Amino acid sequence: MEHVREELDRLILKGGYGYASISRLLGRNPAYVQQFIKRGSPRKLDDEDRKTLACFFGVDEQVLGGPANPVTDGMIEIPVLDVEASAGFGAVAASETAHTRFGFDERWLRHLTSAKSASLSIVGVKGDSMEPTLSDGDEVLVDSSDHGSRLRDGIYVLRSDDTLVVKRIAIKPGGRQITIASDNPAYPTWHDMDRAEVHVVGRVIWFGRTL
Amino acid sequence: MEHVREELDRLILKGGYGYASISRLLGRNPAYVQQFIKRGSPRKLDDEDRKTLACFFGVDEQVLGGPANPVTDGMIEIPVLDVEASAGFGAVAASETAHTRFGFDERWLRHLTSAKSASLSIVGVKGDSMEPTLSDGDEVLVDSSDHGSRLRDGIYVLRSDDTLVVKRIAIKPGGRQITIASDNPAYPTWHDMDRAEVHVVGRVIWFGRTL
DNA sequence: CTTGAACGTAGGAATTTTCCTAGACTCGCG
DNA sequence: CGCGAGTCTAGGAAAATTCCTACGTTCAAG
Repeated sequence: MEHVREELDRLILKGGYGYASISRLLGRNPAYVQQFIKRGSPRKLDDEDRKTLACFFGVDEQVLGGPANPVTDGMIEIPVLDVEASAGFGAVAASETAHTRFGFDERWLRHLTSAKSASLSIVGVKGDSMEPTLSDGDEVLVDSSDHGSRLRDGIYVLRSDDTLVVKRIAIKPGGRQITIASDNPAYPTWHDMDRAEVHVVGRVIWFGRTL
Repeated sequence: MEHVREELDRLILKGGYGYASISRLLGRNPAYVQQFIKRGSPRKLDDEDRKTLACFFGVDEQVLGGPANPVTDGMIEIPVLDVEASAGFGAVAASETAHTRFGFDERWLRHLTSAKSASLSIVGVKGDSMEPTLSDGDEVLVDSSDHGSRLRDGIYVLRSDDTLVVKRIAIKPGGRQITIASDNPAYPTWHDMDRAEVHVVGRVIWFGRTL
C-alpha cells in the first residue's frame, strides 16, 4: 500500500508538476496530495481520483492501487458473417459493414484458443441437422486456423458446394479417413470419407443461443 | 443518487434479507446499510462494497451507482459476475480476479430485449441441473428487469439462500402459483410454489457455451 | 537586497464516515 | 402472557477524511 504513495510521488516529481497542482486537478484542497503521500491520510485514493490520476499520467489504475486486474481494453470483436448473402467465405469479409458482431474478452478467448482474431469468425446456424447440440439460429464461433493436419474429433464448419454446413467429424484412428455425421439422427452419416474430399472451413469452438 | 438507495432498499426488501445481514455481508457494523439507505451517510458506496452487492444480488454495478457499461461503437460490454465470490453471509471474499466480459452488438441486443444495459448481467452456470438445456460452465445473459408481474414461462435465475441457481419456471394459468423445474429429470420439480416465496433475479435470455 | 507569489510542510479544525449502543419493535416459543 | 433473540432505528461517540491556515522555503522580478 505504501508502494502506491511512492509511485505517485515519483510520477509527480518526474513530471515536475508539484503536489498543489495535482491536488487542484482532483478538485481538492492544495494540501490534499501532499497529505496522501507524506501522511498517508486517505488510506486509499477515492475511486474517481484514482481514475483521474491514472488518466492524467497515462498509467494503469492498478499502479495506483486500483482493482487487481488490468481491466483495460482486451476486447476482441468478431463479426458475424452473413452467410445467406454470399456463396463463398472470403468474399463476405469485404462486403457490407453493417454486420452484427460479438465481443470477447481477450484473456477468455486466449484461454479457449490460441488462434489469432483474424482467423476467427462467427456464422449463423441454419437448419436442424445438428439438433440437439446446435439449433437453427445459433451463432457459432469458428476457428479457421484449426483444420488440415490438426483436424480432430469435434464439430466443424464445412463447405459444401456454395453453402456452409455444420457437421460433427470423427477421425478414423491412424487413417486418412473420417466420418461426417449430423447429431440429429434423422440425418445420414457418411463413413470413410477421404479427408481431401472434405472442405473444412474451421472448427466450432463456441456458440451462443437465444432463448 | 437517491435512486441508488431506493434501488438497494428494494433489492433487500424483495429478497427479505434485512439490513443487518447485508451489512454483515460487507463486513461492516450491523447498522451500516440502514444508515446508508435512511440517513444517506456514506454519500456513495465504497467501490468494494458496491462490487460485493452487485455480485450478491446478481445485478450490474451500474444499478448501484457504478460506472456505466462502456458502449463503444454500438457495442455494449456486459461483465460476468463472479458469483463464486459471494459465497454467502459473513464470508465476504471480495474477489480480486479479473472479470471477463462479453460484448454485444447494440442492435442485436435491442432485438433481443428492450432492457437497459444496466439491468443486464452475465453469470456462469454451475452444476448439471439444467441439462441438457444448460451445462456446467455455460454463461447466461440475465435480464433483471424482467421479473415481478412480467414473470412468464421460461428459464430464470433465482436466489436460493446465498447462491444463484438457474431453473425453469412455469406459470399456473390465472394464478399466483408457479412451478419450478430443472430440465434434468434427475432433479425434482416443485409445483404450486407461491410467487412471493421465490426470489427471482432475472430472466435468462441468451447463453453461450464452449465446445 | 527586498518583495511577492508560488510552493511544501505540518498542526489542528471542520466535516464525513464508521462504529457503538440503547430503546422500541416483531416474532416464535413455552 | 413473559421471555429471548433477532431486527430497525436514532443518538451520539470514535475514527477517518478533508480542509484550512500559519510558517518556512525557493525563486524570479523589481
